[in-house]
Amino acid sequence: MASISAPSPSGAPSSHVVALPGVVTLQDVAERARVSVATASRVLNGSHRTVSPERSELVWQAALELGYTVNRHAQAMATGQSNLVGIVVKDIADPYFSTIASGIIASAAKRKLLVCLASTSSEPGGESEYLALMRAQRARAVVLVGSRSDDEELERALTREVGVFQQAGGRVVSIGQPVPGADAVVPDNVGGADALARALVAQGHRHFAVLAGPEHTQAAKERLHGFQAALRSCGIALATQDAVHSAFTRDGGYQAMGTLLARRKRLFKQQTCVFAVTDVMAVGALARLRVAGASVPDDICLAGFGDIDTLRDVYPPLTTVRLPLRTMGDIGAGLVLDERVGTAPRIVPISCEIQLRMSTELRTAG
Amino acid sequence: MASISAPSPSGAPSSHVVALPGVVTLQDVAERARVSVATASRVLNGSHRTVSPERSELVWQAALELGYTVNRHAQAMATGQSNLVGIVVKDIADPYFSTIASGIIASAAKRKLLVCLASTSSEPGGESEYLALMRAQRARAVVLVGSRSDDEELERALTREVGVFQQAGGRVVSIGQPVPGADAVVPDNVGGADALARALVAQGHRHFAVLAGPEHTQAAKERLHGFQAALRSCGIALATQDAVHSAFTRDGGYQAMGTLLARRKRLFKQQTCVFAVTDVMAVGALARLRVAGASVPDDICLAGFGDIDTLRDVYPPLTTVRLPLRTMGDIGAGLVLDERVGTAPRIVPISCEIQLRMSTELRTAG
DNA sequence: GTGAAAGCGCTAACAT
DNA sequence: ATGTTAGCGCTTTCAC
Repeated sequence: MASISAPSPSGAPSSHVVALPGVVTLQDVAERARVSVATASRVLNGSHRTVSPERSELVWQAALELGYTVNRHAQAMATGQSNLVGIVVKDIADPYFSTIASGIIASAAKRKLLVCLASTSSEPGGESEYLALMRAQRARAVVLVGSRSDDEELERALTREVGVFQQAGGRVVSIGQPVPGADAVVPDNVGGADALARALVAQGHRHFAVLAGPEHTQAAKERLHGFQAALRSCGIALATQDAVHSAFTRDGGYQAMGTLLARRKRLFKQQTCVFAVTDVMAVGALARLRVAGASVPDDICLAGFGDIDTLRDVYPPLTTVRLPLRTMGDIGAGLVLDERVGTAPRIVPISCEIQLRMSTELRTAG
Repeated sequence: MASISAPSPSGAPSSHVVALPGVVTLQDVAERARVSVATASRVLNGSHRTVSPERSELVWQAALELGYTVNRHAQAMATGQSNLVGIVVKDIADPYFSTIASGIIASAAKRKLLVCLASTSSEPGGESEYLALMRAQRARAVVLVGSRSDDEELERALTREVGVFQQAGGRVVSIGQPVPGADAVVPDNVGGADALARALVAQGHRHFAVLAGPEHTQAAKERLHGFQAALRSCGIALATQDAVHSAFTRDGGYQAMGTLLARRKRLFKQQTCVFAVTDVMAVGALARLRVAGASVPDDICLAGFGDIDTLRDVYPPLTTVRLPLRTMGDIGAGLVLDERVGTAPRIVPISCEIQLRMSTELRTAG
């Protein structure tokens, strides 16, 4: 076993930067092994070994004894490349994002890369800011997770920042909503919502309402519009007052459901089917309905979007649109971490799968 | 507005490292502003400005026009310090960890630090490995989240690795289970489980079982023992067969509950109260009970530990031991990111709060 | 107030 | 196969 011994303080390098006692450099190792730094570098960190077994052994020995650890910053400087990859999510505590993140992180770990994570609290322009940070870190790639607001100014700024990042040699992928010029993993929000609507109509549902999420967020808009369009093509209209906007959160769902209940007292007897554009919101809505004394699905039906694992055990089980969240993270990471073949941005569409469960079962007496 | 213009390719530095077109260095800025790099550095990144306003303005102008971004690696090399902080969790997709992580991340963001996150998949020795990685990155600090296995060899290795990291100038804090020599944020697992047991007994419960989590994980052991000891002091014994071990996951809870049901058919009529040492496990148990056709709380009662936000809407609402997860992350980050006063490791105990909810309500006919 | 210059620790020509 | 050496981009002493 290696015994870690700090280098003697007397041997401190003569520099304005005070070298911490205990930080061993390649130089130290080379000296101890009586070889050049180049050789030491080749043995310890170099890819192609063209070093004799004996010397190699000597170097390893010295490194172990001294407790050497490479300085990644020095390495990054010398090679012009780092082993960092960035992830930006809206809120890491939201299971939707943490599931996607887990896919990305696993993917990066497999490639021995270090992951930097930012949680923007949905702060607009957060991704641009982080992109700049990661550019300063010379990150290999960054993954932008989540749909953004439709503010044109912000979008322009982001597109530009992405361009600058790429210009500097980095790669960018977005998961959820494409950014011009970058790779993307894009769930079929419109198609999923469309299919959900048709499935519900096929089950016999005729009365609908939507907890539509933030008014200016792309994904929310797509899901609402897909749902609405499908209903329309089935001859069912969705009144404006039947789509309530709110935050993409549990509390957002709770509040929006409250608004809906207040607006439409007749929700109950019609056994209206409420589509929450997010599972997390659906759970909030469920809580609100419980407070109102409404039974799901007997009084009101409820569907979500995402099929989030952590929420798979709520009761009643939620009808929803399944998204392979972890896989999406995986794919996104692969897009920017694997050797690049072409040059044009690649878009990977993700299709959805309808999961009909108890939360939308119609009363047989319906 | 600044227009980002790439430096002319002809001006490429003569080095073996091919400078990407589009990466602007401090040198470039200095030249454009007709000042020395020293001055440019002082203006752009230096702390004490001792630069005349005119020159300062010139430098900013040049930096903006060129689209300059500092190279953090170079900065780290020159100063011997980086702006990185590491976090290690078992599984970022687990809401327990993602909630704690969100606290840490917010805390770090407030201090303009970059967060690197690793998810070890509960792989033993994962924290040691990551600590070494972060040492190579010259990270300021790392936060170790989650309780570990009781493997002595692994613990020794971790303790040593923590020492080496600190020796190199880094700071370490653990959240969940202390590491010798490092700061720690430690929830009162024993006290929480004890209080829970007493509260349940006070409610009238007499028959208990425990979904005890992984046999060799510290937190699981503490919760089991705290619960068991409290029961004992109330004159209630917990048979060995009434504590079932399993993974700390939803599926672990599901399986363990299945085992318990198979072992003890009489669970139902006694209205046994089952304590799952984790909320996530409790939810798995809930699912298993539903499959078995058992009603909670009418047939069997159920309690968890953690009071995880994402699970606050399961039905019936879970009796549990509340832990201020996000705050714990906050505190942990503060411990290692704020200016240090003393030198001895600081332990911050976190007390728990019992939340009695519907899942443990006794039949009135009890 | 400003600039010249010496590194930080490492890698990669290039020479031997 | 091994060593010598010139940087990577930045900060900071030290002299002016």
